Amino acid sequence: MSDGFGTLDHVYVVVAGETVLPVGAAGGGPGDGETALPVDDAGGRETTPPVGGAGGRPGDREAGLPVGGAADRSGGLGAGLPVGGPDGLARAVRELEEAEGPRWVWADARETYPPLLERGVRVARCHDLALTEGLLLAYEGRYGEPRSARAAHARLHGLPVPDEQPNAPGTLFAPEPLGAREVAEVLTDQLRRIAALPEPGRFRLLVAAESAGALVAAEMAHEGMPWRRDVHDALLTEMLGPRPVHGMRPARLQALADEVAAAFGHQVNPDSVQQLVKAFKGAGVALKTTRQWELKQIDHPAVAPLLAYKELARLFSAHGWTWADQWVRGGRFRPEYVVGGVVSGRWATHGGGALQIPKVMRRVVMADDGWMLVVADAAQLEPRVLAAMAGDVGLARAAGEIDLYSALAQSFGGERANAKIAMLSAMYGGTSGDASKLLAVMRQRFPKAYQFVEDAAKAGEEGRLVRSWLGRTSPPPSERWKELVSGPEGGRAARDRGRFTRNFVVQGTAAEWALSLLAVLRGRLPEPARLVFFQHDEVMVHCPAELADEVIAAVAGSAAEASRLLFGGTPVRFPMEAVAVKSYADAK
DNA sequence: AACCGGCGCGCC
DNA sequence: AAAGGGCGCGCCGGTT
Repeated sequence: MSDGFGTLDHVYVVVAGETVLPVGAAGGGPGDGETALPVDDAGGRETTPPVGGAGGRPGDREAGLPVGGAADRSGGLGAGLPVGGPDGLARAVRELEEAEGPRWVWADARETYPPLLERGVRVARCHDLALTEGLLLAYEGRYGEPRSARAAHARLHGLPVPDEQPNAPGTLFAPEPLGAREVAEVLTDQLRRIAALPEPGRFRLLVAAESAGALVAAEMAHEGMPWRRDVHDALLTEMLGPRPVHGMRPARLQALADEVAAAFGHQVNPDSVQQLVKAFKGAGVALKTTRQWELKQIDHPAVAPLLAYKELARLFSAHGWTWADQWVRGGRFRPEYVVGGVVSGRWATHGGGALQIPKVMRRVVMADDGWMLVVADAAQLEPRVLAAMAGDVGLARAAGEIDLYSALAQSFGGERANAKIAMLSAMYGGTSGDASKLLAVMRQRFPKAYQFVEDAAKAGEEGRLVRSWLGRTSPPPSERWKELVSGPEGGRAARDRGRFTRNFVVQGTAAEWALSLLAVLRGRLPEPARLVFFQHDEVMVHCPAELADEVIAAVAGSAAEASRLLFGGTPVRFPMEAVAVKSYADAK
């Protein structure tokens, strides 16, 4: 109950956005009907017991979803509860939520939840059929097949599978919403497929966390991140000059463009790579690209104004006045989050560029009067995740410290920087500079961690799938890759994919930890605190000032709980220090 | 006019 | 010295 994922008592299916259907008591308290999850019984995937072993039954405390309860009863569906439109639905959901706290089952939270939020209704947990179907399809090596509940239902019955886009061009009619029986059938099928997995407990945790993510994403889009347009405008004006009329460059940008032109002695569009390369060539400077680091090596009077131009031009085009007109309303920035939008399980955004807000803009994010922003990010999350997954005792010991890299330094000639390069190279597949030398040290000192990512890389190079700790599965290699890998450039293609799969297992598990943290934290926040931002390993909560301490404590507790949910009794620590600030810029 | 790949750079 | 994972997005410039 208190673990944030909750115990399932009842399942309610929301059908067609306006019917609530009790599917019946699913039964089962925590662990009920759940056998112990054999962590080292990998059943087709290579895993290692969590470091420390004791209590290490990932997912076993999650008690998130029924194994067969709802499924068994779905054949005996009662009549739906017609609730009469969105207002009636909101009323019904609110009442049932308060009375019973069920897990809501719906085809797609993106469609069902926002209308509820608009009517002030929030729910504690759900099972999102589309997200779950996506996870299952990927696990089954069927990545990319349509994952909507309707598509899942069609596959179940051998019917033509509809396109992913319900209103794709050429589609004359939106499909009929799924009925209660259909939704229940898809749920039953998914629960059956999950139960048949080698690690059902882990996957249930993944499904519960992913579904909770869908709730958080909708809530954050509804709430919005505080964004002071007056501060934003002042910042832009300070850096660029006053807002220009449409289609014009701001004064400061134009002045820099003129400086670049003067340095070359003729007009050059500083936004055009081709023109720049040509202009530098005319000045006797050979360039392959116009990237910052390459420009910085060059001694030419155009370089300084060009670099300044590039920095400001990006600010102007990506987060300038036009951007604010589009994305900021009522003092809130409302991006569209895409849960699981990255194959590794990280979130993406669609529009708004919420995950690329320049650091210089953070001062624009300010708490309302009397409120604070609690900002927290997980320190060195990926190496810690690797230590826990691999069960590498030495690395886990270092990961018991607040600064993991400092703790590793003695293994790398006392150099913290070298420890960091070694870890990053292991996780990203780096080869340049000192990487190979440092990796050799890593192989010797932390053999299990080293072997863990090497195995993942090897799987990728051979075209096999890899999975995160909870079972999120990499996409299979493309047909194009298979052709390429047997050709003359095959080695390159294989290594490229090896780097991808090497990173996938770490990034994917880090995303699972962060998602679990988010889900737990969401359930522990005191009213009226609200999650307003989430960026891979960082969260932001907007709350009344007097609740800040409570929120900070909730963050720390949630981080510990997320670690326990994923890795049981691992000695690896996952520090997540939260600070309360008025402005995002004041965090760290 | 619309589309698209390449580039460059913002974030983690 | 300038590489090694994941993204989104705006701009350029060539193609349809």
